[in-house]
Amino acid sequence: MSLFSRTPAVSTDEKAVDELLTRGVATVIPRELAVKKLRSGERLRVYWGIDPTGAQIHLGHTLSLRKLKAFCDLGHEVILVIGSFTAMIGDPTGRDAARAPLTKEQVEANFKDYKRQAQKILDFSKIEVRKNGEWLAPLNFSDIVKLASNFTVGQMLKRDMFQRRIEEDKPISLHEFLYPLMVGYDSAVLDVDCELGGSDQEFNMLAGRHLQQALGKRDKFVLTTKLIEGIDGRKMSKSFNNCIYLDDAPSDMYGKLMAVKDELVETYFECTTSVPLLEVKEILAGHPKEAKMCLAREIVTMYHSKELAEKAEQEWEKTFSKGEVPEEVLVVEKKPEGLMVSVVSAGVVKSNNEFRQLLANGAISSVASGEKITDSGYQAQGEEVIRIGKHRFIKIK
RNA sequence: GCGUCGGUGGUAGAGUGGUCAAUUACACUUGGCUGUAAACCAAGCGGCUUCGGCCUACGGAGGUUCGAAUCCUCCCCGGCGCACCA
Repeated sequence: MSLFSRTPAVSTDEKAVDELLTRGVATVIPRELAVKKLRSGERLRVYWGIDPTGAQIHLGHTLSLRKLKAFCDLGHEVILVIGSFTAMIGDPTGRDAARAPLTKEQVEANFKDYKRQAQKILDFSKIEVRKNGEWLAPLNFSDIVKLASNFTVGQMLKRDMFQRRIEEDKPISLHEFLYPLMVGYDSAVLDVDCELGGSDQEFNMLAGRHLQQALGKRDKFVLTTKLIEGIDGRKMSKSFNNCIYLDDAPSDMYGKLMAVKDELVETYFECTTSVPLLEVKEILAGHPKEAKMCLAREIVTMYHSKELAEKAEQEWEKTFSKGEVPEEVLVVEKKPEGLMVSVVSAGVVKSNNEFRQLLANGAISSVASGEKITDSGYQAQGEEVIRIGKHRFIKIK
């Protein structure tokens, strides 16, 4: 690296490039183009788009984020595009429910929150942030017609998601065809060398590649990251409650990671950590529980700290392995009507009925005496720690 | 526009006048087992309850009936077919 050089040096290290194009990667289209560009020493423009929907970042999202960081680290130019305009349509990713349009303020607030979370991975001072409303909003109808003329209905319908919806007799709104068009236009305007996304975005990104070629721009390559499963092995989804969020408290994060299915531990190591793959092999050769603890420690350290990871591990062993009371316990105000009212009004248990069922199941007990509580009118004795189920502890005060 | 089929609990999807707070599966909660789990077995899974029941729910609004998720009318939403297409 020259001291006088203004542009940062770009690394073309073979190993680094190889890892960039393989680890946690689903596909690279076309691969030869990617290798050629990355080995050329030129500083590439890399595009990454997000929807400012205010979602919490989970481990599945970190694949692209970490990949983006890797491009950054090699010295490439990374552009993050906020789909401020696209948010009005919503990506037709399966659900039939149309997404409610977001206001400018919501987009801003959501991005701020996104940035707060993503900062744990990406250094925002090193990347460029743009909003696609910049170039999409000024388009008029005839511009859009011209753009649309680059695609055929057949091409659009090829998208597997549309195929599925047709087979299931589910509606497809016309505007959903416009989404790949808009996303594609983003990359054409920015004239990028590479676009990154989850493999669910492959269609949209290829539409961008097609459009870029049609408009006489650069020949870009598309890199899709793997889709990792949730901790239970099913598709990561909020409704399955099987996601690990960057915002999760260390103890939650650790606990969730320990609940990851054994078969997924290797994938998690590969896709969500930087532990060298050779080392991963060694770790996996040991006891599955130890391997998982290692994974949990690694990830909690990444998003919190080494100290907090160790603490979370100790807490976890205490409450789960040994069944002891954790250090920090939720405090619930004592009500004269009894334990049931205290617990339900604090939202710990949803309803009186649910509380009664828990009683009937023998899930509620007093920690001090170890006795099960069976009376629905039970009142705590002074300041008492109560256990609900396996790992919910509350202190009645 | 016409015709036709459909809209049921967190989801899928039964039920087509009383035996329906609604079969079943998945999800979820809890108990058992275990390496935390998973798998497996068992119980629960609208709200309130003095545990007898009571109340609110099957797209929405009315109606028929002693009685409606179920029948009728209108409305809203969707699928499919047909028609229209300067």
